[in-house]
Amino acid sequence: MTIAPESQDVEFDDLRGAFERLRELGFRLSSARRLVLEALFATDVPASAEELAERLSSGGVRADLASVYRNLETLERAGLVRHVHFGHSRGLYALAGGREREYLHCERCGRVDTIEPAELDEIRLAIRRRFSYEARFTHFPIVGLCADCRATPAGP
Amino acid sequence: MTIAPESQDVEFDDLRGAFERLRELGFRLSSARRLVLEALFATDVPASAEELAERLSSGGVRADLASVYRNLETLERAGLVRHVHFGHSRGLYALAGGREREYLHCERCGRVDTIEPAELDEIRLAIRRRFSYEARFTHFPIVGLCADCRATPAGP
DNA sequence: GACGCTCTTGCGACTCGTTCGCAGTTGAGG
DNA sequence: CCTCAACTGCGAACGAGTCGCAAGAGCGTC
Repeated sequence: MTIAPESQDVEFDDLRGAFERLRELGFRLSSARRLVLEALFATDVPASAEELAERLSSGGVRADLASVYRNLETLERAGLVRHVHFGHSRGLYALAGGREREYLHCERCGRVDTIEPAELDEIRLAIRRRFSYEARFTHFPIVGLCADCRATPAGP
Repeated sequence: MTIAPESQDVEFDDLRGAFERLRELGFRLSSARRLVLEALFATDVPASAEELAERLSSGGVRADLASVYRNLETLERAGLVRHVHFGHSRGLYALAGGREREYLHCERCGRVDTIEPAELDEIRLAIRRRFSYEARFTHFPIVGLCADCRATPAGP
């Protein structure tokens, strides 16, 4: 994975701002595109391309999966959207910019904790000090065992 | 992703130990299996299933890709092997146990730094304190920008 | 409000990494 | 050295994601 050309951190706080950003970059605001963005603004839970396609169809808009993928790619390049991977699951899409979140994922029970980036600043600082890396847990979560699972001895 | 039944951290420090562990669990030591393990012991760089299959073939052992995958799965279940993902690349396999490493990955330039688990203890502790998670950067690396890339303004 | 350039879409075919089913082979305990 | 479950090669299948193409639709212009 490499960061796409335009995706230097953009700030935007609402749908309107996102639309504007698209315009600035010369992308059109097709109805599919608009609805994908609306769907993402409507929730804090990352969604798969397939789920998004279904939401569009059930909203009355024809939405081919390939087009949804193309739109998500465009939105990522515009810095409005990004995607995460949990375990071996397919990519899940969420908002970027001011609405960006980071994640903790328990590899035993599957639990996902969604975190405000600021809450990770202390850890980010420790990583920067030690390894000179500026870490982001947006594409891959922090993976480990949650408190409950650590308390439990072993088990399948 | 969930941890497979048998994979509670096993310790083993050499090939012989790994073979023994397989035996204990009732797995056979086929020549393909032996060679996959030998190949992994011979390097510190994670390898793809395809690379491993090639190494076997060029070592004179017929090695079907499907079988290599099956063997890698077995070895993972035995706690001898694990796999990592960098960006969107296919899975790369490496030794677990005493030979386990963790990773930092620069999302801009692609650089990978391999880390002794002990070097991450401070960060692990910070994460445990704050979120009660025991983190491991073995399946997903810590992703971010390396020092060089942070110094460089932007650009593809 | 029609025009047209270009971006976007639907569709179907395709790729890639990985998994499965099956019939034949092989390792290792007895 | 026999037996039988564990293992193998092969080919077909899988799911996520991508691509090429011809048709459709934003949006700036007239």
